[in-house]
Formats: sequence, structure tokens, C-alpha cells
Amino acid sequence: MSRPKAPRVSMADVARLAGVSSQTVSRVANGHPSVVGSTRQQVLAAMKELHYRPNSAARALKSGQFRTIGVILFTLSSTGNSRTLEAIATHAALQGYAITLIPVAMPTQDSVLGAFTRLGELAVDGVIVIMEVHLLDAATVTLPPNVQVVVVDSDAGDRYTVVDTDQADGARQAVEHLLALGHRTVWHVTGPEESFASDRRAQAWRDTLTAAGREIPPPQRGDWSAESGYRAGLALADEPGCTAIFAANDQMALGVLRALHERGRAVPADVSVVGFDDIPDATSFIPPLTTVHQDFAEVGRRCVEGVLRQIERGETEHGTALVPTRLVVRASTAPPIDGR
Amino acid sequence: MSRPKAPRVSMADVARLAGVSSQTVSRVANGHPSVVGSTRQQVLAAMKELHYRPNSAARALKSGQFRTIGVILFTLSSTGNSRTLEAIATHAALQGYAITLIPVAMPTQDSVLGAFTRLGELAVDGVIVIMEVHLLDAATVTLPPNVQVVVVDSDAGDRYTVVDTDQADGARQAVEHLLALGHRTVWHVTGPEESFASDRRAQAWRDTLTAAGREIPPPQRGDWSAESGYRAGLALADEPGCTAIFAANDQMALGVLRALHERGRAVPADVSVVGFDDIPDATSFIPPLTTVHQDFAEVGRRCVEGVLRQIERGETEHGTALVPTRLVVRASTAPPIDGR
DNA sequence: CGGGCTGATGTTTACGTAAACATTACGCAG
DNA sequence: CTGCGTAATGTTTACGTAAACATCAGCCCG
Repeated sequence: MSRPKAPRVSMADVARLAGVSSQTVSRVANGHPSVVGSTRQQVLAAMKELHYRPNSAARALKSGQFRTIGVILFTLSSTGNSRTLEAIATHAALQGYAITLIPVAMPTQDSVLGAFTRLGELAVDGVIVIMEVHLLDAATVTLPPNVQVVVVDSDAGDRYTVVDTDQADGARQAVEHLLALGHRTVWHVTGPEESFASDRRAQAWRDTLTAAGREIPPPQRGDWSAESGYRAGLALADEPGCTAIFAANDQMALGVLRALHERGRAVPADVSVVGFDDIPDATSFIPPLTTVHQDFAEVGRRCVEGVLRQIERGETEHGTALVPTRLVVRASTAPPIDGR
Repeated sequence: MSRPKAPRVSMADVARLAGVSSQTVSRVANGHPSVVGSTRQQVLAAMKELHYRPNSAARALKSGQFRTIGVILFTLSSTGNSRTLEAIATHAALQGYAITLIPVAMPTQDSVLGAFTRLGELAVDGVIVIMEVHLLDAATVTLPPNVQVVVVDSDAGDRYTVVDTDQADGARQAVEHLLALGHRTVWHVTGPEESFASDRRAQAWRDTLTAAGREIPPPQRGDWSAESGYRAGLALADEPGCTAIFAANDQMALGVLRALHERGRAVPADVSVVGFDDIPDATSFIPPLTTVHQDFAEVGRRCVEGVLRQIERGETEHGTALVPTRLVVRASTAPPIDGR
């Protein structure tokens, strides 16, 4: 039934039908000016009749460009990654670039190295790495020389072009919001150790408390998952002085909310909770979550701009571009009950 | 600082250094048997020294195959899509295939048509469409003849190869679970109209109630978002006879939980709630959500298998492959309070 | 009125790979 | 010892496109 041997239509076929040379077909395809109107019409008609589609492999071979950007990432399960990826794909498409996904099975240097090795054979002009950069360091040696790199989630702005959310400022806003409400100090649930974003948020949390002259409670280590937030929340629910919690992402905040609920600590009456990310579901948490809004779309847009600038203009300017964040106040934060 | 003109290393360069012909290099690269050991070693050494990487464009031009699968989807914001995509990417990589993302800006026929037109020029051997198939119908005519298609979220098994979760059976399990607990009937919050998955779940809900001889309450229309679930939940909270709600996905269930909470209806004491998807966060809802687990990894794996079978063996067998679902009972369901 | 110039189109070539075909050299059988 | 077969390697060619160069016709200006 199906014909696997569908013969591909080439410029030569179109040229034959239109009665011109294949070079003229090429000129029409690329919008070259020096083709007279009547000829152009003939060629266009022939293209349409034969359903001509340019062969991207030949085009890439000739031009040395693939018009494709590779995106290396570890997982799509985190909201941040998948939303950044979506924004990247959208903006790349707008610029006429396709996206090739390069998933890395596990966040180990071996896996990353493997991904980069494969990358050498892949048809990409540039790469966006959504990953902590330390994992990338070992792999750098094998990076094909023509491939440009932009990195998210890193502080390696001296060696790469880095685009990231302004993690520190977001965390500062969260902590200051809680302090401004009158809380004596703020407890923190962190992300996993390997994450630069988590580090950065924790550091800013510490710095903001220090700057305000507040005590720094021991941080609870999480792993971004709601489950880990739940465990941290159970621990914090038993801390008598804990009236304000800043969770490093919304999913852990969800877990914290559940733990507090189970232990009979009311939010925000007894304890205030702030998250980070502003995932769409955050408005429907119980109660709706005060959180730090990240502009993933903007991060994606700047990533694409960054690689394209490198690819098309050969500019390799390193440095870090920070995308601002914004605190969104909902119902999970309130002043503490005095006299506790 | 950077050298944009890094000259690409070709087989000819390797051949020169190794003192053989480029054809011999090709044979070594492709593991052809008739190359004697010593020659092979020389070539491999030369490859390593020059950091040779095969040029995929040339290879594709020669072979007519790109070893790439395109994935067309509308959005990554839904858990299902992004997790299916991740599974697809992982399995494709295992088979030596890359994934090219083709995002469609809006779920309109025009957008889809545009995506498919671009597709013609893209370097892909096959396509996986994660989208309701009706949107695809208008675009089909422009599908390049060599490209194989597998569809998710559709009942078009007579015209395409379709892989999907067994939506109907999942919904049936959810409803039967609630009836078995003793609820008189089950109310339903649906997904958006255009979604086949939503239709299918709603249909199975209706059928299961009918088969049990129960009354069928008017369904509440949602759009997959937690916000829409919240609105539906507010409406249902005021329904006196409503003791059991089946939401067509977990996010809408989250919204329902919040609405019930705000109206003072306890879950599961007053009302039981069941979701669909089993997103990781579902364990941390208040209370932890009983839901229908979808095996996205398996869906992704079968999609890849399906396209590859078509690409590599030219088999174009249509039909629908259903991936089974499993009800996960947590704390959001319980028998109704009698005498209401 | 003719030479050169410009604009439209055709011809040649190269991109990197790999199939198809050609050429060695070596070993073994007659 | 000669010839043939086979295994190893080299040479040619084609894939589809587009840059570079070549050709041709018409027209402007001296």
C-alpha cells in the first residue's frame, strides 16, 4: 500500500518541467533578484505542480549551516526546564531555526560527556545547555569547535554566555516580603546540592537575613520534589519559632503546605509560606501561594538570541544576562500572630 | 578571540594523515569488515588526532535518511505532553535517532498547516504528532510522501498509527472505584472540547454510570487548568447531592480540592475526588489525591517504536495501541456519609 | 553605428560521504 | 610454476544545492 520508494523531487526535476536551468530554480527558491517575472512564475508553477521541497541535507552540506539549535537538558519533569524549552522552541522557530533535543539520561559527567560526543555528529549550529555547568566542564574538551554554547543555570559567565533568572534578587524579594510582614526570621527549604539555582537562592536568603541582622535558622535540604518539601515541612512544623518558610520552588512549597496542614498549623495564620517559580497551579494551592514569578519565556528568548548572535555574527561575548523576577503576593503570607 | 572559520575536518583529511584513501576511512567509520587491523588502527589514530566527526549533512544527503524524528505538539505546559516528549526523546536516542521539536503556536488549523509545511523542508524521517488529529486533517495533504506519522490523542487508528493511553478504561476504573465506595453517582469535570482525551474520559464516565444504572449529572466543562477546576469545584460545592467528583486531570482536581476546602466541604469526608494522570505532585495535594496513573514512558516508547518500524521497515500498519492505566488510591476518596 | 556594459540565464564545480566499480597483491590449486 | 580467486584497498561517481564563473542579448552613449 505505501510506497517507500517515493522519489524525491529535486531542483533538476523542477528545472526540466519549467524549461530552465536548475540554477534558475535555485535563484527563485532563494529569492534572488535577477530573475525576470515571467521566468519566476513558470518556475513557481512547476514547483507547485511537483510539490517541490528543498532538501535540507543538501542545503546544509553546501552552506555548512543546519539552521538548527541543540538543547541539552537532563529532564523535562521540572516546570522550569520544560517551560524554558518551550520558549526556546518558539523563538527559534520564529527565526527559522529548528530545535534538536539532546536528553541526558543521568546528571553524571559520563552521561553529559556522551551527549556532547553525540553532539559532534549532530546537525546543529549551536547549543543551549540547561544544566549546572560543572557537569559540562569535563565534556568541554570534546566540544566541536564550530558549535556555540549558551548556558542556563550557572555562574560560568566568564567562560560561556549565560542566561538566567535573577535567582538572588527573587530570593531577596521573598525574604524581605516576609520580614516586612513582621516575621522575626525566615526558614528555608533548599533545592538539591548540585543545582546552581538552589545554591543561589539559599545564598541570597542567608545574605538578606544577615543584612537585616536576623538569626539564620538551619536550612532544610530538599530535591525540588513536593515529597521532599513535605518531609521538610514536617520537620519545620515542629519548630516552635517557625512562622515563615521560604521554599526554593513551588512544588516543595506544596509539600510544605500539606505538612503544615496535617500538623494543624494554619497557613497563613500560624505560618507564612513563599515559593519560587509561579507555576500555573500555584493559584490553586490551599491557600493560593505567594511566590516569585520567573519569566521563562524571556529566558528562552534571550537564550535563542544569544546563540544566534554567536552563530550568525560570530560574536562570542561571554557574560551573564539576568532576567528579573517579580514577587506575586497571594494568600499564603500574612503578619505573624504576635506574642507567640 | 573565537575563530568562526574553523575548517571542518573531512574524511579526506583523515585519509591524508593516515596515508590511505578516503574510502577506507569511510569503511572504518562504518565498521565495514574488509579492513585489515593495522590499517584500521592507523585510521582510528588519525581520526582521533584530527578530532574527526562525521558530517551528518553529507551522510543524510547520500543516504536519504536523517536519523531524526520530528515531534509536533501544541504546548509543553501540560504534564502529559512534556513527559511523553521526554520519553520519546530518551527512546529515540537509544535507537540512535535525534528529536526535532516542531512547536505549533496555536491550536488552529492554520498553525498546524504551517508547521507541516515547514516540516517538508525539515530534516526528519518521521513524525510523531501529539495533538488531536482533527487539527491535522486539513494539513495532511501537504505531508511529504516520505514522512511517516504516529499520532497520540486521537481515534484515527484507521488512517494513522495511533498510540494512546487507555483513556476509557482509566475513567471507568475511577468511576467504578467511587461507586464501589457507595456513592450514588459521580460528577465530572471535563477537559476542553477539542481534546479527544477529554471526550473519551467523559464518554467512559457516562457509559460506566449508565451501565450501573445511575443518574448522570450535568458535566462541568474545564480546560485542563487548575483555575478551571476551581471554578467547576465552586459550582459543585453548592450541589447538595454531590459526594463524588471525577476530574479529567490532576490539575483540575487540585482546583476542585481548593474550591471544596473554601466552601467548607471536607475531602474525603463530605466529598470524594479522583483525578487523572498521577502527576508527581498529586501525592502532596491536600489530601493526597486518588488518581488514574498514566504510563507516559510507555506511550513514548511505543511512539518511537511505531515510527521506526515505519521508517526502517516500510511497514505502514495503521491501528491503535492502547497503554493500560492503573488506579492509584490515596486519601481523597472514602465512602459517603450515609443519610445525607 | 559600433563597442562596451548590464541584466538574465546557463554551465561548471565543490561541499562530504559511500555505493559501485576497478585495481592490486597474495595464496593456493592444478 | 602459472593462473585464478579472493581479500584489501583505491578510483569514480552521484546525492541536491548554490557559489562562481561563463555566455548571451539588448541597449545606451559616444
